[in-house]
Amino acid sequence: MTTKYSKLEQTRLEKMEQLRAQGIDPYPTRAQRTHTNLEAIRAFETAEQAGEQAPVKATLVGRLRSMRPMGKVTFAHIEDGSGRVQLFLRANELGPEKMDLFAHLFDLGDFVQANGEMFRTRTGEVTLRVESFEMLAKAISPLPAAKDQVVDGEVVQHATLAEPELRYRQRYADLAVNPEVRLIFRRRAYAIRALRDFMDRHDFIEVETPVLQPLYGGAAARPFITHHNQLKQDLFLRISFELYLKRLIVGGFERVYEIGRDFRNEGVDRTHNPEFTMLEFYWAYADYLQVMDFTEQMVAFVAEQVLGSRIVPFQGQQIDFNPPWRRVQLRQGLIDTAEIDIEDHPTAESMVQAMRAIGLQPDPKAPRGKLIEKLMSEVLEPTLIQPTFVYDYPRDISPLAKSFPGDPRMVERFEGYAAGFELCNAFTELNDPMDQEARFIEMGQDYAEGDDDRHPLDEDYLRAMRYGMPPMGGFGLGIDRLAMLMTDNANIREVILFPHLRSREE
RNA sequence: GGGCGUGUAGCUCAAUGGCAGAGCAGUGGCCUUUUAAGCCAUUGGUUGAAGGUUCGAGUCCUUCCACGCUCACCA
Repeated sequence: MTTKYSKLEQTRLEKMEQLRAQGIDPYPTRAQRTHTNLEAIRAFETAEQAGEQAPVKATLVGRLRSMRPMGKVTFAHIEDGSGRVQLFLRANELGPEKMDLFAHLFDLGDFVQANGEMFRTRTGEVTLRVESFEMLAKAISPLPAAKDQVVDGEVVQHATLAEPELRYRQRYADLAVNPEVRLIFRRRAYAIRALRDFMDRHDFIEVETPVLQPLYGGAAARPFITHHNQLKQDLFLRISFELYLKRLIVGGFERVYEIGRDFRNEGVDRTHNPEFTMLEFYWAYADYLQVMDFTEQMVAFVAEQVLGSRIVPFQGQQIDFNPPWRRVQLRQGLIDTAEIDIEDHPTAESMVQAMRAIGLQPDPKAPRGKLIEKLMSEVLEPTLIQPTFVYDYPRDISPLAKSFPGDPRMVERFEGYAAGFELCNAFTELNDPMDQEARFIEMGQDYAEGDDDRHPLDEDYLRAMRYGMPPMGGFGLGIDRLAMLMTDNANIREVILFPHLRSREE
């Protein structure tokens, strides 16, 4: 493919040739730097406050983000990872040739290096008085931002890259011109670090289990299928970590967790990306109530680490993650919001009628558990703005969760909600191999031929369980959704660096 | 998959079916403390793609592509 250059790009290519003609390498191999931009400004301010006479000398680097040539004087801003600093170039120091070079062959977006002394301009901005400068990397394509300025240390953009498609497809450009996007991903990183911290402090060991699996399981989702050529074997990308992590508890680890990627071959919308990041943990000798307490502490800790507060602003609301969270039994929650008592509707037929009576359009062929789930997501879920645990679920939608002592129709399970969407899912884990085998078989019947959510029976998992699996609590949390909460974004794509988009012919 | 909407210069956006424009960016020039610098001049378009209606289409119609919102789907 031959690259088609725009007029603007052709101009820059010509400038690059002129640089070469002057013996200037537009892409030198090495850079020098004595301070980050922020460090240089701090160093100057410290010296200034101490009344030191010796000048603060600095060699700084960064991308050219603004230029104001004024004849014999030029002001510019460069930006590095720490922020921006203003450059001041004057013919007195540099001579007319260098001034000309900078004004005509350097462009916005170029990476440059500049050396000089720090000083304060008449308007009070700490600035580098440039004694020499170098090209570090010529930018051929102009960044998609027309102009911006710094006011009181804040970058004000007068025309910014806004088109979502371009922002996601060219995330590098989005990050380069939109500092608030960089902040989103810093916060995401802090959140993940806080989660690791929290797990490590509670003596959990971080492990890694297979992404490529001969069988998939642990969640109800369609998998991606791939193939190993040399082994002539079809493999699945994992849809959860659950079955492998619980094998590790059989092996004698008491507390394990994994942070990694799951892949689900399903619809894409503002809370679903085909690949997404999960935290799962398994905790021997604990139950779902202990996990509930632990979850509140964990999320509160993350909010505090990321935002310095347990009260999180989200889409105009204040979400208060201070423990304890509200706790609502699923049955009671549905009585309160839908005025349907699921105990009154022991069959799928009865559930369908009850749901129709309140104006829903349930799938008449769905099993009872799926209907209850549908009812919940339609009626209860949208009301769960403040953090809430919904607990005690019907057994038939929770094939890996342990039944209630004395009530085999219900299981010890909870889901955590906030801002109207599901954040996490946990249960007391089923550890009875005979019951588990029965559930797998049951599930195979419920999800009859043609149902994409039907799952293969994992014999090896049952074998592991037959060696003896201690009682335990298990937990899964969608880290992308947590990142949405921590960054006040209603769309999952805003918190994934390279979200999946349909491919496009260029 | 359905519905609604969007797609025009590098970016942000205008344009009743009647000459495709503005601001910024770019280019040339003036300007020795500016910060959306200012002033003068100036370049820049396959209007997402392909068809159609019309004397004439950015605008109306059809199909397609991509994106957004929404519904459906989504233990």
